[in-house]
Amino acid sequence: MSTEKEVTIYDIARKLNISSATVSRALNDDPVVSKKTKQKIFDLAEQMGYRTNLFARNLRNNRTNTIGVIIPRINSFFMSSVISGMEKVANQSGYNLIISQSSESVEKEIKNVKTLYNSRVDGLLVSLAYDTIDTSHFDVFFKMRLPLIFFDRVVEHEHATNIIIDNRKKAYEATQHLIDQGCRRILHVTAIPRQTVYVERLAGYKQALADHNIKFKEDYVIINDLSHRAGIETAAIIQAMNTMPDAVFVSNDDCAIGCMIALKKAGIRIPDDIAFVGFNNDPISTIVEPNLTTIDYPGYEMGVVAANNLINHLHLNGVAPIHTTNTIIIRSELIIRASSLKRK
Amino acid sequence: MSTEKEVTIYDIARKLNISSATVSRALNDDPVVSKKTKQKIFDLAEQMGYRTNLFARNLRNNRTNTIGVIIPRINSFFMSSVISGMEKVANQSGYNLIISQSSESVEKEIKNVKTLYNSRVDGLLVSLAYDTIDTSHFDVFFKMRLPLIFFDRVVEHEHATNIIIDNRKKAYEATQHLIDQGCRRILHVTAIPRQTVYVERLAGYKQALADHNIKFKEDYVIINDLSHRAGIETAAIIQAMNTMPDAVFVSNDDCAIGCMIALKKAGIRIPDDIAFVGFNNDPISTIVEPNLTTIDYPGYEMGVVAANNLINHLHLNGVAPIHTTNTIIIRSELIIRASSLKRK
DNA sequence: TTGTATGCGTTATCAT
DNA sequence: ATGATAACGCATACAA
Repeated sequence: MSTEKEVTIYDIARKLNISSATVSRALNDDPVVSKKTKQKIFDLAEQMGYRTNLFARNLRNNRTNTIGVIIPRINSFFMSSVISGMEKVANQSGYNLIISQSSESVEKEIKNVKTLYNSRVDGLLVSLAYDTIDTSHFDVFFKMRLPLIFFDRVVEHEHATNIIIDNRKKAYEATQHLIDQGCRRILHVTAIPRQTVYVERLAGYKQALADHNIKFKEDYVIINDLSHRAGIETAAIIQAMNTMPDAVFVSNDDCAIGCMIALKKAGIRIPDDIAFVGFNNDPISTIVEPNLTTIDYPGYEMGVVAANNLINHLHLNGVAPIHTTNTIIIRSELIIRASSLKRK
Repeated sequence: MSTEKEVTIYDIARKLNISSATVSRALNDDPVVSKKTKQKIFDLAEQMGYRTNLFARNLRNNRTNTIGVIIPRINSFFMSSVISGMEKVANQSGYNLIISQSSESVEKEIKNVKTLYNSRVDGLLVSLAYDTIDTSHFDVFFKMRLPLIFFDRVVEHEHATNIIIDNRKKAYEATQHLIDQGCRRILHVTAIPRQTVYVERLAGYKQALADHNIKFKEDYVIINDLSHRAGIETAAIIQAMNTMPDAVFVSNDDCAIGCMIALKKAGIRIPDDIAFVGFNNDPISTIVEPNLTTIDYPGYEMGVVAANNLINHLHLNGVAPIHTTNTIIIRSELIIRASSLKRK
């Protein structure tokens, strides 16, 4: 096994006594090159271990075939499923993914945008950080007419496409389901309603209450960071209440389960005393006892759709921006399990 | 917000009436350039919205500042933690990560290697697919003296570094712990012992039995793909046995929990009838009831160590191969929880 | 301390 | 169908 020297189209051209231009054309499968020479070129390239120099090509073409991804954090079941879906699509279409985590901080997100911009990615797939409100750091992309797609944590922007689920409707369904089970004192645990997702879920929750003549109570909305730990803390809050709620609708499974387990330890029966509905359909929702009713949030599919959309756009039109604010809604389902089924 | 035109060092040079060489030097912080001109250049670059063209730079330098990652699949807690750790380190050092999934298939893995090779990554971080035995597809990297680090699913190779935990020792500890609890009929559920990880765990299990004068029984080793579903199937196998085992040591938490839940449904008490130990310390291990005793496998740390190691190597020496087969062992712990604690 | 000139490997334009 | 050549933007050897 000896160390090889990098082979260029010139080396191939020289050996075959043809011009580098012909070699280049052949390697790009240009129909103008004769079958015979093409074959010769392919064979020799293979034999010499040629590989295209993407820098040179990109330098010429001004494209990278690389997609930038910015997400809050990769280590949740939902996010890793999203990435998995994106990776599959990108891979199939000859694109690479550069993934960067904002760690839920705008500052980091701004840095990520700069880095990806300097890497000259062809487009961006973004789920916003927890505390991102102003999105002007993405303007460099719009200026250069580079396509940008937001998914999950999105923001309305005239030049970006949003990929989401119908958070309001699903939150409505979740709440209505609890009402159908006879619950009247329904708590909603969610993140600061700054990101649209949480605003929408809160709205759906309120609407369901209103439609069933249940008065909305401000202190029935608990705001935290939706972590497992926050769930445990929420359990303490619940136990300290004068009248305990008879149901809790949490904006993610992790937090819901932290809360459930803590309440169970305190001897509170679920769903009999308090019913639970979560959000995301994380695998843990089928492990906890009782199994958690939740909204299935198909991450893999969302990743596939987001990547497909961006790549289609890149193929159709390498320079035009995404003009109309396009919103794609992914189907999602309320999955009813034991945690919310009151015995009648 | 108007569309901008790409700025080059020539544009800056022209405006300042200096040469492009000086601009290039200044932007690379070459100490030979005077402070004054440097400042002027920085200011103008900033103002004009200059960004280095990485293709041009890479074309000259023949380096990408990109690290390739090949993993079986991203959507497990362990793997996404690994990626998270790698991403953090890479990001800090100005490297990008290109992540590709082999989906547990050698064919896909071979394709991934080719793609990453063509992308001219500076090095590779790899966890092998389930069915990879022959690793000659990595030879292209060794030939080009590109550093390669295996982690988790590794193989001995004279030019690669391996990053692992002491699987044999940890399996030994897990088994011994079960023996200490009074268990004698201990099942081991694992994957085909083709990858070193599984070979080592099996060896540790056997050694622990031998050291405590428990006869090893071939049919106490159950081979499957370690999925949740496989765990459920294993439960059926266990129930069909003449004498049921009094403990099960499973090579991953997912499978262990699938099995536990199925057995519980059948009325078998855990740990009283059968004790359980898993592997990985996936968050679900603290959700299932009883909580699962398991080996903590610190994915985030493993990702950090792997990426750090590769980047250090790249910085120290961009062309030399990793000569000595270096093995780095990450600390890991047996975490004892209720699933394995027999009441005395 | 700065400038000149060249090459990195590819592709596109214009000829032939 | 093929060839000659310029250009992409940068970094460096050499000169001044």
